[in-house]
Amino acid sequence: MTFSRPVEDEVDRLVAAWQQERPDLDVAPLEVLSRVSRLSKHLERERRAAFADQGVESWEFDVLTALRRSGEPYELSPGALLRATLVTSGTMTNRIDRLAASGLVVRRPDPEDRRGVLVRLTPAGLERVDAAFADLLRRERELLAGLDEREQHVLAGLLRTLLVPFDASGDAAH
Amino acid sequence: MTFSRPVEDEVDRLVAAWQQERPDLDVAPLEVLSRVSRLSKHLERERRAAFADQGVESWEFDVLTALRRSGEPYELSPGALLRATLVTSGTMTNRIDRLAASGLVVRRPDPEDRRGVLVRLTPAGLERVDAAFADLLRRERELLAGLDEREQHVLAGLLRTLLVPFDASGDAAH
DNA sequence: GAGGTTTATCTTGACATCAAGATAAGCGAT
DNA sequence: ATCGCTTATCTTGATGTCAAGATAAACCTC
Repeated sequence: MTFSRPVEDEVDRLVAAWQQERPDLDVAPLEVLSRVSRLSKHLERERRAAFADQGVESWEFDVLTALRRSGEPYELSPGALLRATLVTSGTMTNRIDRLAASGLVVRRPDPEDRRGVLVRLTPAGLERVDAAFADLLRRERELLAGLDEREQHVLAGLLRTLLVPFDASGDAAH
Repeated sequence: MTFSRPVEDEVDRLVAAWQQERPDLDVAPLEVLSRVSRLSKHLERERRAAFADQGVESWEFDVLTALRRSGEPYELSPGALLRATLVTSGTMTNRIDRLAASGLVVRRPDPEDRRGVLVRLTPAGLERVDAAFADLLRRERELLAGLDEREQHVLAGLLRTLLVPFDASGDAAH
């Protein structure tokens, strides 16, 4: 049996409220999915604030890291970038425009496909992203301090199970 | 011990790429937090599409459910609503304006505090939210089908641990 | 090799969100 | 009672995002 839980979060209160109001419904799915959504909102806010201190925008970072981890020559197509960042094509065009304007990436025609374009990190972009990424890892590690290594591994595994159906089927927005 | 993992998600590939490019960094935090962010984006997209079929907007739903689960008389202040939905005050003002325009809520001055306002669900709003909520639960249950009850419980508990620091301190945006 | 389909990117217009500040009322200590 | 601080909501202006469609090239089948 379970003893009294010492700490509650907002979702515990939310679920209790629903049980009061709609005892006919099983709101168990909220225990997981509301927490995912709410945690993500908090993370996004943290990220935004932390990057702002450093003169990087959150959306810039998403694009630059995708290029960075692709390895030399740090070059991807817009299509690959939008799949990596889960945004729509119009958003990606806009992001690339602004990154190019600030000199962090350059665009060039794909020599192998005249429909296509390749986006490449500049040296300035490489420097910017490496600094920001190290900083992000530091801050994220703190957010996870409440879980030991084994717990983090379990958590990652359970989340993967939920994520696989999305990542497997190519249902990304175009 | 763990045997070979049969399926990978995008985050597995992302982590492998980082290990290749930056073997000096420990990117373990991404295993959890990137999955949270990505899963949330997928969920948001699902929600948006599913609600669109039904003539409800995702942001409307957030506000209406907060009112619904507060119980009779389905009335909260804008401040309580923005804490429940994790949006800023400007956003909430805008949302209430639009919900009031479509007759799903009404605004009235708080009789106990002349700075304040109370937002109440109308009968039309109540009907709308009850239908949409039942539908949401159906769809969310499917997304969780890959986990058994015990796994869902473990997952919820681990997420709660990460969420508590955010929900405890009143660091919500104003 | 022509026609139709698919893929890749960009354009457009509407819109929701945020940060910062304005307004106004309550509260608390002297 | 008044001054300053806090709380509650709304306003403003900038901006990032999305959905839908336009454009253009590649591919594939007959």
